[in-house]
Order: sequence, then structure tokens, then C-alpha cells
Amino acid sequence: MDLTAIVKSAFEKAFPEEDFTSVRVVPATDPKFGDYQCNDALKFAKKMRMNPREFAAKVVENLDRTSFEKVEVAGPGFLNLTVSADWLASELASFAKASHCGIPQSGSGRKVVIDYSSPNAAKQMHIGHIRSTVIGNAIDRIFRALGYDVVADNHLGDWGTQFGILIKGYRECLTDDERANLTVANLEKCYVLSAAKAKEEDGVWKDACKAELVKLQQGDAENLALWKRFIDISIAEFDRMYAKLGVKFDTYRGESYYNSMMPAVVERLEKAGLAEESEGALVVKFEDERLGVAIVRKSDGGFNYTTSDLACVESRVKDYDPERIIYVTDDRQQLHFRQFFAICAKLGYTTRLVHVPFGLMSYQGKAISTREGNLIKLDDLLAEAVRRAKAIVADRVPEGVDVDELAEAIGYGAVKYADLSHDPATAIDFNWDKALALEGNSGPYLQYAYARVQSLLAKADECPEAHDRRPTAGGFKVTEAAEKRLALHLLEFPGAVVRAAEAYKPSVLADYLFQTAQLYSTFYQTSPILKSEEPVRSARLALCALFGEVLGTGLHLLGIRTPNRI
RNA sequence: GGGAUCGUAGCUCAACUGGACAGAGCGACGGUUUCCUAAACCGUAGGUUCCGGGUUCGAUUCCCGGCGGUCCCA
Repeated sequence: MDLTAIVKSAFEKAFPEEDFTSVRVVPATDPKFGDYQCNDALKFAKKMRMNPREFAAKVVENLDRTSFEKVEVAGPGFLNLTVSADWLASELASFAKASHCGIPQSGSGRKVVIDYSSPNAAKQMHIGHIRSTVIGNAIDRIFRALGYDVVADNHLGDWGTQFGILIKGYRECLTDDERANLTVANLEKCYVLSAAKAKEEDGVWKDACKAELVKLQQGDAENLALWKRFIDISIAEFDRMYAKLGVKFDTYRGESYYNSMMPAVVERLEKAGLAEESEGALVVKFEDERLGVAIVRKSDGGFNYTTSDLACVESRVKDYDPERIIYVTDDRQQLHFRQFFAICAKLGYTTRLVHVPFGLMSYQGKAISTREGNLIKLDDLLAEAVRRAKAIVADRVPEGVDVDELAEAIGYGAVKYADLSHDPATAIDFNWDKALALEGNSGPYLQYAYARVQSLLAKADECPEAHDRRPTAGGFKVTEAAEKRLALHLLEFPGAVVRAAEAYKPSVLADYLFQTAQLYSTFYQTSPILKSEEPVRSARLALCALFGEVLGTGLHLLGIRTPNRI
């Protein structure tokens, strides 16, 4: 039975007139205090002007103690709880039986749009794209696990002035052969050449680019076909990266998709009296001065991100009617999103809009850009990750395991985990060794723990005296300290998933999984499993199976592969 | 100039949103393989949580004022 409910009812029995909905039982901060603790006696005693220890004692008097081996009031009024072996066994048994690994299906019947990755077309992805892609995808997976109906949308940068430069460059800067076998690398090359020529003083090339852009915007068939081809090639290239990273989108609605809707958006703002002319531009002002002013139509008549995002919200609300839209972008865009959300509020949208900002990735202390010459391609990073993983794997790969496949799983896992294990808010300065760490708090550490437990379980299955991996209460008899710590921690898995979702921080889950794997490794080291006598053997195997399920499910939520053998 | 955000061990980061003696990884030093996978485990050293106030029984966490980094707006 739920400990919070038990303790809460003791509070209520002791003081029937008070509201104790906020009371919570949490894991003990230190095993020496017991298994769980409740700190709320202190808060409520203060509120009710009582001595906190007396208050806590009164709660203990009213506590149903059947689930506890020991209950004590400690320090200024902490309630320290040690659970009984029966309680733990029965909790483990019901956790093992629970569907979805115990993750509450609180999102069932609710729809969420998650907007992430969003690279620019006609450019190769680089290390700066990892964060939005990997963090966004983990949030995507976590929300799906909670039962949400998720629409993962890739808001591609597929429209804008760069296409005039690209079309001109395509026509004049590439060989026939390059045009016939067009790749993103070629597109990038012709863009660089064309952009350089557009800077020439006579302005002839620049004007030609502009003319191509205007033709495209006016729907010229030839330019539109070229643009379409550039986009298709770009998406195919992105998908190649996404396949490596285990990322899948439901839609690829880029900026171009909303292009035609923007005049109507502006009209709507004007009709609602929200927009006004200012220095030739159309702007929205805010009551909160810190938000400054948002331009929705530039003085040259063009639209910008704010306009496009407003069109996008309107479209998403119409097509999906989500209860929430989550945007995963770098934190430079915080002001933009605050402005944009404020406008949505003025327009009366009730959809919850959430910006998940992450710290921008830099390299050697500088922003990643072609200009800085520090642009590392995502493809190169992933190839290097696989190469390093393979160097370690190669000479000790188990019989019958494909070396390349394993090296990919480990290499990509390392890259993803390096990012996911950090709080999104912290900025990361890219470093090869850290991004590709294979030991300690790393993706491969978790994968290794998973492979070891799977191997153990496979060995157990080979034994003639088959064990029951899902014993009922009593079967989960926990005997040693390391074993108990692991067992108690496993029960926290659903809570960790919920916390990760509430905070939009996959790092919460990554941290939980690392701790779990550490506890398992200690347990594994100190306690014999297959070699112990019954009934301890079965109990420990059941715990191992549970650990394997939790770790496997958790890694899946982070989008990290789980090889059975390493 | 205004605003956002961050500042924790030598380095990279945690700390379940106000709880007990601030924890991990890497690096350093020492130990553990006739034993279920040593990519592992155990131990030692390492801290004025940027500084100064305040609120509180209790502050890395909240408030105020500085300092420093990064970013956004003008």
C-alpha cells in the first residue's frame, strides 16, 4: 500500500480539522535514517504553532504500523520509516506485475505537440543540432510512455532568402555531374560559393539571387521544383541521421507550410486591435515592459518568426487540438517565446504553450558556426563515436554478436547519454572525450549493466531447475543491505519518469537510471545470485529481472539501444 | 543601459523544488579477477556551494545587494 496515503491518514486522524493534502513520504536521504522519511510534521507544526516533535509523536500514535518494521521521530521532527520485509516483498510483486512498468497513464486521452530538432534545409546537421534533437526526442518518448497522444513535429527551416542564393548557386556554381547527383554537401558548397559572390561590390550576383527568390515566392514552376528537390534531398539526409539516433517524426511541417497563412494572422491581430504601426513596421506591445516590442510585419512588408509561429499555433490548434505544445529550442530564443506566448494569450488561445530552453552548445568556447570554422558535422561525430566504441569492443565481442551493430549501439548511446545526463539548462562546451565517454557515468555503463543482467537471466534459464522470475509476495524476500537498497530504488522508477516529464528534463530520468545501475553493480558484486541457495536464489533472480525491465524501459525512454550481450 | 540565465571538489556535473553530515563521474593514490561479463567493484584524499546581508527550527535551493561568465533586446 502507498506509504504517503498511510502517513497522510495518520496526520488526518491526529488533527482532523487540518488539510494535509500536501503531505508526502519520500525516500530517506541516508539509509541510516531508515527507508523513507516524512518531513511535513515540521511544516504543519509551525503552521499550527505546535512543538514539532510533539506534533510528530501525535502522528506516530495514530499511524497504522502494519507496513513498518520501525518508526521513529528524529532530529527536530523528522519521521523516519523503516518498512517491513512483507511490505517490500508485496510492493515489488505488484510492481513486477504492473503494466507499463508502473508508469501512470496520466496522459491517456490527451494530445501534445512536441516541436524539436528543426534543422535548416540544404545544410548538413552539426553537433549543435544534437541537443534539440536528443532532448526533444526523449521528452517525446517520455510523454508517450505516460500515455499521451504525441505529435512529434519537425519545424524545418525550409523557406527564406537563402533559397534565392541556393538556386542561383545551383545553376552556376555546380558541375553537370553534381547537379545530376545532388547531395546536401553539394548544396552546402554551392551556397557558400554563391553567397560569397553575392557580396561582390557590383551587386549583380546579389540582384540575380534576389530575382530567383522573387520567382520562387511567386510560384514559378521551375524554381518551385528546384526548391522541392532541395527539401527532399535535405529531409532524406536528416532522416539518415535520425535513423542512427532512433528519432522519428510524425510530421515535417517546415516554415514554408505556414507561409500562406501569415497575412491572415496579421489581419487577425489588427482586427483584434492588438497590433499597431511603428516606424513602418507592425508591432505588438505588452503591458509587461520586460517583454519589449514584438514585430509581426517588418517595414519592408515581410514577416518574421513571430508571425510564422502564430500561424503555426493556429494551424496546430485547428488540426490537432492539443492540450499542450512543447517547443524545444536553445535559450537564446527565450524572449521570442515569451513575446509569442503573450500574444497567444491575448488572442485567447487556451492551449498550454511550453518553451523548453536548453543551453547552447559551443566548441572551444565559441559559438558553433561556419564562420568560426569550428563546425563539426553530426555525421563525423557519430562515425568517430562508432570508431572509438569499436576499438574497445573488437577484441572481446561475445560469440555471435555483430561487431559493427554493437559498436553503433554503444557509440550512439554514448553521444546521446552525454547530452541527456545534463540538465538542459546548462550550456555545454563540446569536447570529444566527454561526448564519447565510455566509462563511469556514461551511456555504455548503463548498457553494460543491462547486458550483464540479461546474460545472467539467460544463464538462469538454461538451468534445469527453472526459477520463477515473477514470484508473488513472499518470493521477493530481500536479505542483504545492497539488495534492499536496489529494491527500494526500483520502486521509484515511475516517480522518476513523472518528475522528468513535469520538469521537461530527461536528465532526471538519466540520473535515476545511473543510480539504479550503480546500486545493481554493488549488489551484483557483493551478493551471489545464481550460486546462492533457494529460496534466496529465486528472490534475487526476480529482483534482477525487475532491474532489467526498469533499466531497459528507462533506456528506451532516452532513446538508447539495449544490446543483450556486450 | 534594460532583461534572461548560470556560478557547487583540480575538471564535468547531481542534489527529487526548503530538510539531517552537500553527492556522483573523470583525474590522483591504494586495493579486488582459480568466483554469475573487471566497460565492473571497494577504499583514501579533495568543499567558505562566487561574495555580503536577510527570511527560517533549518538555505546550494527563497528574497535583497554586489562580482563574474554566457546570451537576448535597444
